Amino acid sequence: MREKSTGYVVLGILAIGGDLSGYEVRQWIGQAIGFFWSESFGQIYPELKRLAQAKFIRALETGEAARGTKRYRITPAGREELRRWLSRPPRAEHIRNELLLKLFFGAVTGGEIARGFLQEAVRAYEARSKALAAAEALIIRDDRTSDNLVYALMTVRSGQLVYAARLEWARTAIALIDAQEVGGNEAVLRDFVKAARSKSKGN
Amino acid sequence: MREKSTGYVVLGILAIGGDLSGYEVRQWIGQAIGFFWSESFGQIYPELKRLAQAKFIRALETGEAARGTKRYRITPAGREELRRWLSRPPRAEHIRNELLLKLFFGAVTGGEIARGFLQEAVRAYEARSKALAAAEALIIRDDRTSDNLVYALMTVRSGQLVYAARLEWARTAIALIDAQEVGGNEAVLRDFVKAARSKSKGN
DNA sequence: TATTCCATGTAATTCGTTACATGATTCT
DNA sequence: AGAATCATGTAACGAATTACATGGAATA
Repeated sequence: MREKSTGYVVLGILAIGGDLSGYEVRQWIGQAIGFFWSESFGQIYPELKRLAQAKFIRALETGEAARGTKRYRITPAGREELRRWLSRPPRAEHIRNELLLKLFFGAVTGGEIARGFLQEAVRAYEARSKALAAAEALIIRDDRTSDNLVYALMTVRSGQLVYAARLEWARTAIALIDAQEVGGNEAVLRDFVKAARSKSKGN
Repeated sequence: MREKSTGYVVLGILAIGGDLSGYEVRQWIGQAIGFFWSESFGQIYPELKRLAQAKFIRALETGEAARGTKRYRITPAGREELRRWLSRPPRAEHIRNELLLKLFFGAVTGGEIARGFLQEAVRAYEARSKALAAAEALIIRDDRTSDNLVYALMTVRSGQLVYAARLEWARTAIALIDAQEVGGNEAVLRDFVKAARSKSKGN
């Protein structure tokens, strides 16, 4: 949380997305990297102002643009600044998964609640997987000749693999709760080991 | 980011971990849920004070404790408050993965840098996987008869599956960069589709 | 004796969301 | 005419990290 990444994200989007307004930057973030990054308007607009002041981006003439739209373009200095930041190793993510947290304390509330959370998670993960498949198709269609192709593909692939894993996990977790209610801890341990074995055989 | 979760985490740890000091709460968090949750001292200590004031926990006599250690115990009211929070659906995590972000803009810096990040990620994921296997062994050894067994097992399993997926992904991502440098975008697309096919066949 | 680990706490700062405020344009 | 979407911005608040400050106990 130390160094503010928002500015660099904006810079990066302008570097690969061309001339964009704050609103469009936000849309880009949601569509292209939304499954692993989010930004709110409350930060994008002040950041655009700051970046313009630092000469890392410059506002284009509003002549062509419709409505009040203000578009920005990255400057060579901005590109250099972006490159510097991108070259530094990424900081470890500070993960905070509230679903896992509430499940971890599941014994306090019981299997009913936990099962409900997991079923909802299954739905969310399925939707996410579908969205990622669609995103992949768009990349393959639109970025065939782009320098960015490899990187766009590898990031969606990351999401696909992770969400597939989560989906599989959520289903086995529901089964584990069922097992516990029917056969107690012994059944849980039996099922747990069995699932692990079939997993490693499948690979 | 709306409702403060720190207090509930502390409450939860005290509910399943017994009487603990702030320092010990932090240790518990690191060991038991560290792979999906983190808290800093700067928040735990003020939170303990606040929870004690609200009568959700109470400080034990320091007589038995060594050094300046101050231990706390959850009260029935605290347990009720915890249960209420746990029953509410978990909020969607606001994900921010700096590795994926920097990889996504990889074309700006080139394959050298991206490969380095991925190799480092492979190391980190391998270490994480090892740690999770050890954590699982401890749970099976120590929580055999605990109400919490199912929930402790399913959360580590989540970590194991996700990190296994990330590990596999990081390796194929490195291969994808290699493919691009040798055979350009056509090679990338070929490899990408091939990897996806062998994946779905394996399952 | 020096270093590491245990242990508690406060203050400053940054970060980020949410809510608020405003208005144009397009679609139904 | 009304709703939805496009579009920009500010202000207030809350949350979380980091740095700072302090000191006892154990170990090498």
